Formats: sequence, C-alpha cells, structure tokens
Amino acid sequence: MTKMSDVAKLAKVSTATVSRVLQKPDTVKEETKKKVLEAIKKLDYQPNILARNFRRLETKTILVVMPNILNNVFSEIVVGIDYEATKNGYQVILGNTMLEEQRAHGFMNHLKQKQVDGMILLTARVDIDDLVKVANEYPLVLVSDYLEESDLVTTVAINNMKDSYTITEHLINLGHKKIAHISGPLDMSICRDRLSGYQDALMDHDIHIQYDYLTKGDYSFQSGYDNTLNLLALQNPPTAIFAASDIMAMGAIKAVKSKGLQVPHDIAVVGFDDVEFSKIFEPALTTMAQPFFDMGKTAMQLLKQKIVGEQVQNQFIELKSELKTRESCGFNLK
Amino acid sequence: MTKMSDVAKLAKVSTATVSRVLQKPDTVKEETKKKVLEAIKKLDYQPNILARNFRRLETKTILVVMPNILNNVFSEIVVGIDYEATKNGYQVILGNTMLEEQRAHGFMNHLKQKQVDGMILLTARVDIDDLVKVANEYPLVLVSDYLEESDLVTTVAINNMKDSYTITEHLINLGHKKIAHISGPLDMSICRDRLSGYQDALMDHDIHIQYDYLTKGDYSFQSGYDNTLNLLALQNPPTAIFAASDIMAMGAIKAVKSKGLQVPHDIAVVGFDDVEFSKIFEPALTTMAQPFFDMGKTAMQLLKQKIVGEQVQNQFIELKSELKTRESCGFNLK
DNA sequence: TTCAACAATGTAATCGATTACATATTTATT
DNA sequence: AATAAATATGTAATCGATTACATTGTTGAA
Repeated sequence: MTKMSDVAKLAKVSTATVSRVLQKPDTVKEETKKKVLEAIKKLDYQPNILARNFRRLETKTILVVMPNILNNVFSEIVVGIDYEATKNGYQVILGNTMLEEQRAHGFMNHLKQKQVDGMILLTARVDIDDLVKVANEYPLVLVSDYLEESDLVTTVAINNMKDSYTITEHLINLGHKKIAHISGPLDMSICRDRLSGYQDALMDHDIHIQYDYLTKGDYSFQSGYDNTLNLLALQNPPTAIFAASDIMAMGAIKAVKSKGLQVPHDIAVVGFDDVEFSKIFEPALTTMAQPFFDMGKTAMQLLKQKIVGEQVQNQFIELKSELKTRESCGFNLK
Repeated sequence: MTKMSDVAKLAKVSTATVSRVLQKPDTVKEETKKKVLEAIKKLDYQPNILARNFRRLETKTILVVMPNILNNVFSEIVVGIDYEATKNGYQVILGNTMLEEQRAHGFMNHLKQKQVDGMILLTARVDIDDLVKVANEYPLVLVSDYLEESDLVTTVAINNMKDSYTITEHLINLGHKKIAHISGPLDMSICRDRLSGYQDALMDHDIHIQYDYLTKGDYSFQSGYDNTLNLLALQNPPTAIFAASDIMAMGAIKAVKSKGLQVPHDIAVVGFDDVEFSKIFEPALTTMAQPFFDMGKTAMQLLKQKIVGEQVQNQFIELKSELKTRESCGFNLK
C-alpha cells in the first residue's frame, strides 16, 4: 500500500505538504499542489482511513440502532437518515437489536468508544438512566419513540396523542360510536399516547368509554387478529376498530373476514403508520401517515449539529402526520 | 479518556503487559493479571478501538451492500448475516445503494481502504470487471444475485432456473396450459434464469410457448399490475400467471381483481420469494420460498473464512428453496 | 534598502495499542 | 549446584496521517 511518505518523496515535498494538499488545498502554492496531485495519481495513492480516524478521533460514521430491520416502519426512517447522512459525508452503520435490550447497550458502547461519531436510536426501550447519561456526553438523537421521564434527550417524533385523536375523530365523524382500540405495547410511551388520544376523542364527543373495547396488542399481525376475534365475540361488539399500527390493523381485518364479516361494510378498521403495504392491502387501509423520511432526515440533521459541536439545546421536534382516508373505514365508499 | 499507559502506571507494569492481559491472558502470571484487571476496573479503562483498528489493520466490521432497504427480500437476508456476524464478533455496516450503481462502487472503496474487513453484496448490478478485481484481492461474497460472466466470485444463491421450473410445473400439474410470465429486470441473471426455468418446464410438458405471454416487469408492484392488464386484454388470455417476485404477483392479483375476475378461480397467480407479507396478502400467495436467513448466514460464514485467510476456493453455494402452496394458485382450495 | 507581515514549506511530535526483540525470572534436568 | 529451557515482563519501534511549531521565502510599505 502506498503511503503518504511515498507520495511526498515522489513529489519532492514533505508529508505535511501532501497532507495539506488533501486537507487545506488553498494554503498550498498552485505549482506545488500540481506536483503533489500528479504524484498521488501516478501512485494511485489512497489515504489510510484507519490512520486518519485514529488521529482525528472521528470516523465520519453514525450508528442507527433499530429494533427490527424487518419492520418497514424503521426501514423507512432509515432511508431518510441514509439520505441526509450520505449528503453530509457520513456513512451509516446499522445496528439491529432484534428487540433485545441488551444489544442496544452494546451499541451504545460503540458510541462511547468513539467508534462512531454519533448515534440515532429508533427505540427508547433501553435502560433510561444509561440512555440519558450517554445522550448527555455524546451526540445522540432519538427518533419516533421518546422519553417521558426526561427531556434531556433530543428527540424527533410525531404527536401521537394528537394524531390518534384525529383518526379516532375521523371514525366518530363517520358516525361510529362503538369504537374499539388495539394498542401497541403499553410500556412504550407512544403507545400510551395513542391510547390517550383515542380516549380523549371519545370523551370530547360524549362517547362513553367501554373498557372491554380497550385491548392490548404488541404490534404483531397476530395480536391484531386475536384481539379482534375477542372484540367480535363481545355481547355488544364495536362497529369500528382503531389499531395502533397498520400491521395490527391488517390482522384485525383478517379476523373480521374470518368471521364472514366485511370491512368496512360491517366493521370499519383504521391503522397507524402508513407503511408501503397499507396501500396494497385489501381493503386499502385508512391510516395516519407518519412522515418517516422527514423524521429520519431531521434526526440526522440534528445529529450532525451535535457532532460538529454546535451548541444546540436539547429539543423535541414534532413533525406532522397526515390522515390517509382509504377503503378500510368506508370514507371513500360512501 | 484513560489510556493503556494509565493502567500500566497504576498496576506498576508496562503497557505491553496490560496489552497482553487483554489479548493473550494465558501468557501472563495470575498475580500480575489480577493487578492489571483491578487497575482496569478502577480506572474504567476501555481500549481505544480506533487506535487498535489502526494498528491491527482490521476493524471487525463487515459491510453489506443492499440495493434497497425497503425491499424485504434484502432485509430478510440481512437478518441472517447479522445473526452470524454478531455471533462471530463482527459488526455490520449497511450500505444502501438505492439502485444507484455508482454508490455501490463507493462502498467497494471502503473495502479497498480497509475500512471494513469484508463485504457482502446483495446485488451484482455493478461494474463486473471492478467487482471481480475487488473480489480477487479482498474478502467479498455475493449473495442472491450472481455473475454469469465469471466464477471468480464466491456466491451464495438458489437455483433460480430449477426453482422456477418447479413452480411452473406446479401450475401445469394443476391443469394449466396457458401460463404467462412476468419477469424481473432481464439484465439480472437470476431473472433470466427464472424465465428460462419457466420456458423449460413448458417445453418439457409439450406446451407451446406463446410469446405474448412473456412480459417484462421490473420487480415493482406497478409493473405486475400493468403487465397483467395487458395479458388480460389479449385475445386468448392466460389462465395462470407466474410472476418472478411476490410483489409483482400482488400487483398481478390486484389487476385481475380490478377486471372483476377472481384469483384463483378465474386466473391462478404464483409468485417467487415468499416475503413475510405473502402470507398476509389475500389470497395468500403460492410462491417459492427462498431460504433468506440461511443465505445470509452462509454468506457470512464464507466471508469469515476469507477474512481469517483460510484459503478457500471460490465457491458457488446453492441453497434449496421450498414451494409454498397457498391460495393464489387454487391448490389448497380444491 | 530595510523590516514587518504574510505565505509556503518543512521538521518532528503526536494519537494509543500492539509486538518484535531483549532481558529478567522461574522451573526443570542432570 | 549448574545449566538449559521455559516463562514472564519490559523496552522501544511501529502503524500512517495530522498538525503545532519552526524555518524559509516573498511581498509591500516606509
């Protein structure tokens, strides 16, 4: 491997000059620069990035920790991160925890050891104290999920409560009064928020909250399916179901169909997320579209500010979702 | 940041000894080791990985280049890679080319510059000469896609031709004679193979190949949809459609339905891949299930062998797919 | 012409872990 | 007890790019 000193020798300059040609070209005389560039080309010299990283104590790499690479909700955010990172000369490492909290902490060590310049977490399901501590000392941004316990971590998220309120209200406006909810895992703040938004909407419209309409899912297709079967078996079954994720909504619809009922004719179903597949699914899902790409992009922008040391306050950036009315709630079928 | 020399000082030994405690513990006397470990603990010492990478010229990182993170075909392979990599102490960097060939070459430079110890490519849509050259000099494994032009690149793939033959034959066995095909992009060898397998199966069963049944898609939902509309508009439309990917099969089914026809009653449709969603889709897709996880895992195993320098011949590892008969072809509905 | 100010380049230390080689210590063998 | 062999530890060079500081060269003002 040719190294800088080889280039220096060929160009009859010092390594310092070669380095400057590469780092601060305008401090080098035109003539010298030319000699050096020629030598670089002739030797096909490429700087040793490992040496550079070591010396600079930076890697131009950021780590994205996602709980599940198979869940498109996260992949779509990654696309936004990747876009902005690439634009700014950062490479993206993906860390896939597969929902194992411990692995997330393993990744935090990478950050502590300066193996990456910064980190974006797509989940807050980790040890909170550790997270806050790390976020305090190193560039870290949290996306989608957030911490209720602390405002010390810069976060990009939607307003789950409001968005959940909106979509519930949409069902109410369509005339539904018996609206059930399938929540996500309630140890996640965003899932509790979606539950609250749903309840608030009902209360504001003087609809009594019926507790057996409140079911608890876990974001999986199966849990959407199972909970719906339970709901349908009630004495007084709902006429509409609001699932806290599209995947669960699909499970719900599958369950409705399995009972010989139709969506939205017999039961309306709405989801949350608007993943790629929700348009393809039949009936196409009415859902709350999260601005995934923008979430990722914004997160990366904030992270970059932190990395380069701009003294930004910890912020909570709230992005807007958009209600997508499609077939599963009946709105477009009237 | 505490460094090794701090530990050495506290433990009253040399840095060499500290390093040995970490790297080759059994060459150090028990007593000394204890002193050193105590010092490490007391100072909360963590080795500077950047310095280590630099010195060792290795990073314990591998790069996975995928054409599209949103396509679950690739994500599922990544899960297998990630599993095996983590097990062996490697971290996985994800490179997302978004189908831009140029970006793939950017990633190859990371490999050349020793920023990663090895590389797994999930696509062969790159400059072939460059690929072969890089594969010759650095640890690289190709998965899923492969090169017809060269056997110099270690590859893990299924037998697309055979698998395609099998699923086509399945349709023939169900009584279909008018079988159309929606191919993937034909600049990919695996797509040409799937086309060939389809044609071979027809010929072996003395079914005339009708050229207007051969349509060309691009792996997208939309292309499955559009091509199917064209097929349905033929004078003598097919009774079955074999799409070269599940996503296109879904598009095909959507198109069939849009014409008021039913799948599989009026037209049978089969796909290829068996992504997560194919089970959820209605009708559930009959498809050829690729062993995604195993493909990723195997690729990582081979890559590791190359990285540690075991002189392995370049190989072409062929893994078995499995036919999944579900609703979309009618097999389970008889 | 002289000197200050600035530009261009070189010298050599530095980042921190690793390791070849040298030295010191212990153990085993006769 | 003497010596060889094996074990344990230390010394110092090394990886290659970067950069503080030193040196030399150049320009312009008085």
